[in-house]
Amino acid sequence: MTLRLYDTATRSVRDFVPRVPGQVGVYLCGLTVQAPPHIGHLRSGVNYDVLRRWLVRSGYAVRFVRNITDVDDKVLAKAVESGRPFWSIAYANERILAAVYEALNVLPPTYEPRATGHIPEMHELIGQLIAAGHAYPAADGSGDVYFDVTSYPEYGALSGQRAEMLAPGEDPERAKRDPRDFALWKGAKPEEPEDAEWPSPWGRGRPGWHIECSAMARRYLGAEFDIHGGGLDLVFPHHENEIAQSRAAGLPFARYWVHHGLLNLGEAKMSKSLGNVIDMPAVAAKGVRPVELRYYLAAPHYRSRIDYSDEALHEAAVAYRRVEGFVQRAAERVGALAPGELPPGFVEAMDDDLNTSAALAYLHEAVRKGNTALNAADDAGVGGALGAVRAMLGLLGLDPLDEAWRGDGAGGDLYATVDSLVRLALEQRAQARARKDWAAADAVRDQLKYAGIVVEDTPHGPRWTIDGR
RNA sequence: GGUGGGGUGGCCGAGAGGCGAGGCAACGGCCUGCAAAGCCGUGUACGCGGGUUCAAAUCCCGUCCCCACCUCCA
Repeated sequence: MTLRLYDTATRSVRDFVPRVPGQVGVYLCGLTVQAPPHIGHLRSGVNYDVLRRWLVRSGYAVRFVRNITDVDDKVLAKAVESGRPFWSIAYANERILAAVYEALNVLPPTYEPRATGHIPEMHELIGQLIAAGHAYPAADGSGDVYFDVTSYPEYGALSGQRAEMLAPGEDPERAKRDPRDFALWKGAKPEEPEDAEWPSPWGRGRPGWHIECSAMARRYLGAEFDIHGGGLDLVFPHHENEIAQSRAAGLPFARYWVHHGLLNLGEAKMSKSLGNVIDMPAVAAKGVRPVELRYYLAAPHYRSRIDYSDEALHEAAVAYRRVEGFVQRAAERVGALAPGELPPGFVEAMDDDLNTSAALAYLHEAVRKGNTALNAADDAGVGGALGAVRAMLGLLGLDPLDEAWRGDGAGGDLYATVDSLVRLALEQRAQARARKDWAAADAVRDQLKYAGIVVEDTPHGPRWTIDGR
């Protein structure tokens, strides 16, 4: 059994065959850092983190590149509006993004190139395209350089757009030979910040949106690489244009195109421009931890749409806590055993286009078996289940025992203090129970509950957890 | 209008010709001093109408609704 992935270019699930045996190059379109990320963006990060972990466990050396778009219309508009340099806005948002990814246990990419750091690479590519007759500097002296769509017959193949159907729109850039032509380089405009201009053979200006990805993928992954990923909303025009630029320049480019479904809120996709956004702080305010958000984002198949709801998010949190509860109880019983073997069904599900939903069925089955073993004081059974559960959770980046989640959970360094206080109270309760003074015993438990601490009696004595954790 | 993807039990969510994934909620039971947690059990779900088939949520025809992209967007 080998990994199979849905490839947007062929609209089919294909066996994954790496270009070079044992190695995989992945390019993921990251974010335009015009604002802090919302959970829709985070889905992208989580989905491809799962893909990456699965590739690694499948034995591949993975080179994972995710870019940062730090110069574009919106960032510049914000700069003008706020009077701050565009790069300070981009960088501030980039740092927030990095912090959120870290909180979600999304592994850092092998490299995270910024568009502004790759202007020469873009110039080189644009130069090649012009030389090959696939691009032209605008005749109006604006300094714009456009890709000539008509020079590339394959245009539209990825997205299934028929060239002639594309509406001209009220594009002010009149110097295009064809309305579908897109900007590789944008000549400087007086109303835009001067610090967002770079010299080029075609005059001062800044990159068009699409060229950065072609240039950076080439630089870090080579002329041809394995997987290119991004959101479904990037298929057209962004990815279509990337393909056109790269192929027209003689680069084979990506072999597989992986696109994830979007996250909707209400009737529309969550979007910065629509303002219907749930972000990390909003999730925290709902009492949902990052690890639980990750479970929520990773549980549905990556290509399906998620219609966000508080109920569904909460439900996912509850489901995760059940799994987490087992891991904790099991670890208390038999120690934090290292991750063990993956159940074959889990592997099969993941190999089948990363079917995390189906894979989770095996996780829950193992948890159930483990809980049964726990009830029966069957330590061997507990250990076996714990190993499998940790292995599965680890691949999804959800192992509660993972260092990454430290500080995410109950209390952090206050834990020891709270623990000693709770133990004191539990000692009182134990004494009351010993003399069968149930009222007094329950009063202790109720007061702890009121303070947010849940007490459970187990065959090995009482244990406590913070409510909802 | 063009392109692509959907409508699955109270909710979330896989599956894609036969044997009711899984989770949440609910109900019953076991366990418990009572709980909690856990375990066991309980549901004849597949937008609607036809058809093919021994068999259809899965295939075909028709039909209704939803979403994304076609303009910046994960």
